[in-house]
Amino acid sequence: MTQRRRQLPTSEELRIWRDFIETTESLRSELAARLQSDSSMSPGDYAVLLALSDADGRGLRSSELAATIGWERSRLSHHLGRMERRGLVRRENCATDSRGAEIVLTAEGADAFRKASIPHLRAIRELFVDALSPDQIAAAGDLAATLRSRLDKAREQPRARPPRVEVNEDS
Amino acid sequence: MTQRRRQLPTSEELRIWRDFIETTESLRSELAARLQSDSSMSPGDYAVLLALSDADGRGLRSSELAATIGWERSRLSHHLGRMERRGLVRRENCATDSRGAEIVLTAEGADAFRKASIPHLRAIRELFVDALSPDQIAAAGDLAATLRSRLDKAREQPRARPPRVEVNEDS
DNA sequence: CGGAGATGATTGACATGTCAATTATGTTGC
DNA sequence: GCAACATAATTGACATGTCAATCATCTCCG
Repeated sequence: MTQRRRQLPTSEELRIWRDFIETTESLRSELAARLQSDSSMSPGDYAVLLALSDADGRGLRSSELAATIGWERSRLSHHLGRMERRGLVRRENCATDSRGAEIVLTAEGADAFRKASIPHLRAIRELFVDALSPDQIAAAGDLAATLRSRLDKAREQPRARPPRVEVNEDS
Repeated sequence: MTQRRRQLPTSEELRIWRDFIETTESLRSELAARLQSDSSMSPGDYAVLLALSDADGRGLRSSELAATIGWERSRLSHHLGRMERRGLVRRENCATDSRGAEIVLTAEGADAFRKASIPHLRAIRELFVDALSPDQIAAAGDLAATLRSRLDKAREQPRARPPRVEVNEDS
């Protein structure tokens, strides 16, 4: 009988997958908890403040900012609303396109980022850099690149038929 | 002058860190989107259904379930509320401890899990297992184990002084 | 027994994320 | 000019996550 190519992971592969994805999730959540308790900000806040700090003075259009940190615009919009309420950023009207918004760091936002940055980088060092050997760091970079390239490929070629899960309005 | 041990990542280490964490995040979110579009469920739903399916018939105490999938109980409680509304699980009173809840799979929940499982495993194969060489898979397992062990160590020894970020009620 | 504290689970308040719809303004071609 | 379409950004509705507080029951020990 014709043997189809195996389509499902072996149990060993699955075990590694679960370890991998759960561990990276724990890592993220530990970093987030530390950022919150050390600096009263979320990883999202940090990402926004970092991008704006790098833009140095000039501020960024909302879409540029979204592209820089890889967020959907609606997510960014909601997040900026919260950050603005806390006084970390300001939205100004864009001179060259009146639809646009120019996002700028407030003095308070710049200060909060400066204070958050060192402890955050130290935590990354403790939980990632120092935990791994140089070879392991290299392996992490290699994995990231490989997985990223597969993800990009998968997104270029959207998958065929969304296997129909029957919404069944009443049929 | 005394030279302290370097405490911050180098820029190369930081680049790898960002690639790594952003890629794992993309991977998670792509899997979540596929699970949603293929099977109308979230990764959380899947985790709960998987644990209950493995428990096979008997159902699980809410805390056992929480421990199995590594969630806080409050998170699980909220999630079970949503799943119960959708008819995927049922909460029954526990015979031996009237404080407790016994979580059981409904027929609908078991069915939904069966239908979701194959496409989900296929996606894991496509985006993770097939993307990587055997060596890379092994490296992923190794990384996960190493990082996990560091995380566990860090949580055993809670960090000293939460570096005080001045809440300043009015002082 | 019976009350103090531990344990199981839920709840409420709120931050964060996604999706689809909306608003406002720009751009293009007739 | 202006209708049709594209683009920038926001909004609303709702799912998900965290934290602290609460409620009910159990356990233990005087």
